[in-house]
Amino acid sequence: MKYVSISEAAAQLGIPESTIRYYEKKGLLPQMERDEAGRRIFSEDRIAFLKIIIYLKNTHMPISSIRQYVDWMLEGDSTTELRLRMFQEHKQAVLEEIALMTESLQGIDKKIARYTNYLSK
Amino acid sequence: MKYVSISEAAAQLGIPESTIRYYEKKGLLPQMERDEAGRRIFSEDRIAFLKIIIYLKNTHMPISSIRQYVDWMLEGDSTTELRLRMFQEHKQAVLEEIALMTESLQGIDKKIARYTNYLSK
DNA sequence: GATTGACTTAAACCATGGTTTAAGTCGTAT
DNA sequence: ATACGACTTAAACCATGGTTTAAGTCAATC
Repeated sequence: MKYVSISEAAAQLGIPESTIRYYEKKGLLPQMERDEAGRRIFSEDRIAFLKIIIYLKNTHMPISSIRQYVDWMLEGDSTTELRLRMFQEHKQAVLEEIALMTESLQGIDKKIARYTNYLSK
Repeated sequence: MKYVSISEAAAQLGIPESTIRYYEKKGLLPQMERDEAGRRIFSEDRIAFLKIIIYLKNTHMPISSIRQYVDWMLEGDSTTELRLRMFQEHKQAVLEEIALMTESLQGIDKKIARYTNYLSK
């Protein structure tokens, strides 16, 4: 297995190292592996998992909910249904948020049209 | 002109009164009119303006930027171009945010598919 | 004339999501 | 052997966007 350092992981993911440490402290990265010197080492699986966390973060899932998801993962297959339901509900919430943003953007577009019209006179 | 109280305005807009007061304190509602007893009174124009603020908020414009917009409004027509540019740039940012959310949702959808598949076996 | 409900204020408080700091350890290159 | 860069920690700090509290005023109702 190939492992990378926290600086390498942070660079690959495009986030600061401090954020990765913060996520670990919050319980989003359980059972982190360390080298002999106590440094965090990241397997490809870990990186892939961090990407999922970043997807959830990008779609505004609160850390506390991501934590719930991680805790369910640790419990094993018995929680698969709970995790599925969580993701389905989250997806629904995201679609609604996008819809709200899109609607609000239409109100803003009217303003843009008004200003554009004013300036073209 | 018809005026409504803060409680009525809050009800119409679907936000708490405390938020309206907070916005005023932050400079988003300049020159608020008051009745003889010192209570805020909201004209229809004010309500319409608050709706714009809510659109901007829904699309994650920071309060400091909304404040900039309000300050430009107070300066009059000489700032129309600045306001237009601000809104155009904001629109671009919102479209990018929606795109990021949509992409991230695809990563989440893969998880949903995996879980669904697992559970159907 | 006392109570009620709606309003006022300034200031304290809160949650969220990190970021920064200070003090120290380790492995490698000079 | 020492200096360097990368790493470690816990704790303090920060910004954002409100919400809540405490103390008080006012107009209309009982």
